[in-house]
Amino acid sequence: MDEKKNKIIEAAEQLFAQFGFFKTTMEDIAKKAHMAKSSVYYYFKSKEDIFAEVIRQDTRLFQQKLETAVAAADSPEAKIRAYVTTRMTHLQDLSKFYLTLTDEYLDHYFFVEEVRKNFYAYENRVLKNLLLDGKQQKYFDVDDIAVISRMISIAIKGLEYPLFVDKNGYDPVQESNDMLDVIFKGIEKRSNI
Amino acid sequence: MDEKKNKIIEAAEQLFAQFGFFKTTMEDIAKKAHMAKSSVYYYFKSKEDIFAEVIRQDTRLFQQKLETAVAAADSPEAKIRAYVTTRMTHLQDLSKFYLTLTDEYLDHYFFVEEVRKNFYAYENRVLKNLLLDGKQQKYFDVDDIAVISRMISIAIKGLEYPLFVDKNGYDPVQESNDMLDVIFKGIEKRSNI
DNA sequence: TTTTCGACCAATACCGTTTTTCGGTCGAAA
DNA sequence: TTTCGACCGAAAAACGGTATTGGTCGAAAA
Repeated sequence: MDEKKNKIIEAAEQLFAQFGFFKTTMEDIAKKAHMAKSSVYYYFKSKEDIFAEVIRQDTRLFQQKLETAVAAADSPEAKIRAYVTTRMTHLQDLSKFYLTLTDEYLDHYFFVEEVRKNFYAYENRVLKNLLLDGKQQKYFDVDDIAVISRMISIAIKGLEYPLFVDKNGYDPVQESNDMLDVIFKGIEKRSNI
Repeated sequence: MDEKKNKIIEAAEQLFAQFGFFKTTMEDIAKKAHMAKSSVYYYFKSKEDIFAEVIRQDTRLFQQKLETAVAAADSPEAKIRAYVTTRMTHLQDLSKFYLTLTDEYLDHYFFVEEVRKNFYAYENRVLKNLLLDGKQQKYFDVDDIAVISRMISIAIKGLEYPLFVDKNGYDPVQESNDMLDVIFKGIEKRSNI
């Protein structure tokens, strides 16, 4: 049962990555998983269902990766840096792999929007916690954690942008760290206060 | 000569704003400018040419607006805030006016890309100058002005994003100022250095 | 000489129709 | 419980013919 399901998901994942959601047919998936189309429907109730499962798995792996990276860093600042840089490089890899999907993303397709929202919510939670830790450990000087985490999210979105437009000659880790330098230190002269 | 050209541009601007580039025909433009289509071609060599001129004018006005706003502010910080908030509100207005165009933007059409690049180059120049002023007047503590201005640009791009996606319930001035608070002050605790 | 315009052209958008493809179902068989 | 061929309706692709559209040209106003 689960083995068959995995086989289908694996087949689907590759096809989605290569051709995108719409260009991949159930026939394709079935063939790649070595079974008849109607057999696929025995395991999944719809095409979107398969897609949702693929996304769910990817997201789970992504979040694990993020959590590992964050856990490996020790100071609150290092944790935030780890989070952001890991996130950016992973996204860069994804955009290379899911080449067709990035185009489909542009059009506002059904629950992709929702997946994104969920991820942003997750991201916000993580950032808030990291900021709170940093605040309690007296690393950060922040009043309104909600506002600051939102600002970091927005900055990340700005960092994300070139990944889908410029594409080449962009070093997300370098840029992320530059950005975080600014966010952590600010640019205002302090000595003469 | 120039008067006729302006008449054409004015007509074209309204039509482009209302219907977008592709749904506006040369016939439409000619009719609105009260002349025959071939007469329009006496003044402009192509439809894209007209569009380019419309954009050029809009951009010129936009830049004037920005320069006025910046000039009216007095401290370097206030100037940067004025720049960013003016920029964001103007963009918000634009996205309301050019409703069809925002969709067309998504597809990667010809020189829109170039216009955008030009604007980013302009923006970078302005930001660099403002940062340099601030540095010389000892308001800012920045080593590499190029990097910092780039980071501010990126942050702006993040602020821009909701304008074209979420659209509602978004206060660009508030968000811009929150972002600039972070950029100016940073979030790192300073007292214990 | 400068400006206007009707007539014209080639490329492509559009439109109604037919054909094919696709997501999904069903019942029989293994 | 699992597999599959046959089938369905809806939607997409293919198609061929017509209309529109961006752009040109040469003649006639001005």
